[in-house]
Amino acid sequence: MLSKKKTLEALELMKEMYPDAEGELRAETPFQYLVAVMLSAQATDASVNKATPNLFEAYSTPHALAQADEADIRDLIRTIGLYKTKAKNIKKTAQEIDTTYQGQVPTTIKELMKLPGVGQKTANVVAGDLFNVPAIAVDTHVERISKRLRICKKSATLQEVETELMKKIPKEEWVLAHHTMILFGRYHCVARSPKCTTCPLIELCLEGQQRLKKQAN
DNA sequence: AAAACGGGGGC
DNA sequence: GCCCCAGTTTT
Repeated sequence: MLSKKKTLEALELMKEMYPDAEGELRAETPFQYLVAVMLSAQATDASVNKATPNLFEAYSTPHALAQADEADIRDLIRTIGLYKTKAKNIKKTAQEIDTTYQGQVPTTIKELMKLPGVGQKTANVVAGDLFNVPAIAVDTHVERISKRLRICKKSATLQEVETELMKKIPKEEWVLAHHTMILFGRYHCVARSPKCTTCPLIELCLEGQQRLKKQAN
């Protein structure tokens, strides 16, 4: 597996490629950011950004969304995958935040995960981005990159990937590392045809070297 | 551990 | 057309 030192080297190279890594979801309030992240499950950020302005224009606060008709919410997010489940979940979550949390998005991963439709990944991203809670959300990009670089073993479970990353990256850098890896995975180390020939990390990447060797044959 | 949910986008 | 996408929930 890739050593701690080389993991940090790899991360530095990624940061040089994406120096201003941030989430790409648009939102004006913590609540809207939570909803945007919930909607982004198995959907592209672009498709979410297309729907959320209309949604938030109609229902901008937890209280407003909590009162909304579920069918109306559905219509506003119909262009996003899994829209039926998501409509139900964001309404329920809005109700819970409106009543149980006085309209404020809860600030801990544990509380966030109690909300319907919020799992570990959404909770980690939201807590990290909104409340500076040290967290690494292991989404599909982070998992793929961690395995290609052998930061963890290829057979690692999501939990094992997270543990390995937390072990090798200083806590203060978890949130930024997450965003940096997302962008690197989204635009360069893509799932199907990773751009290994132009990759600054090739010297550190076992799988990339194997891919190039295979290509040469 | 695997299936179900699910429309949109890249190739 | 097929595969993947800032996953969660149920089986």
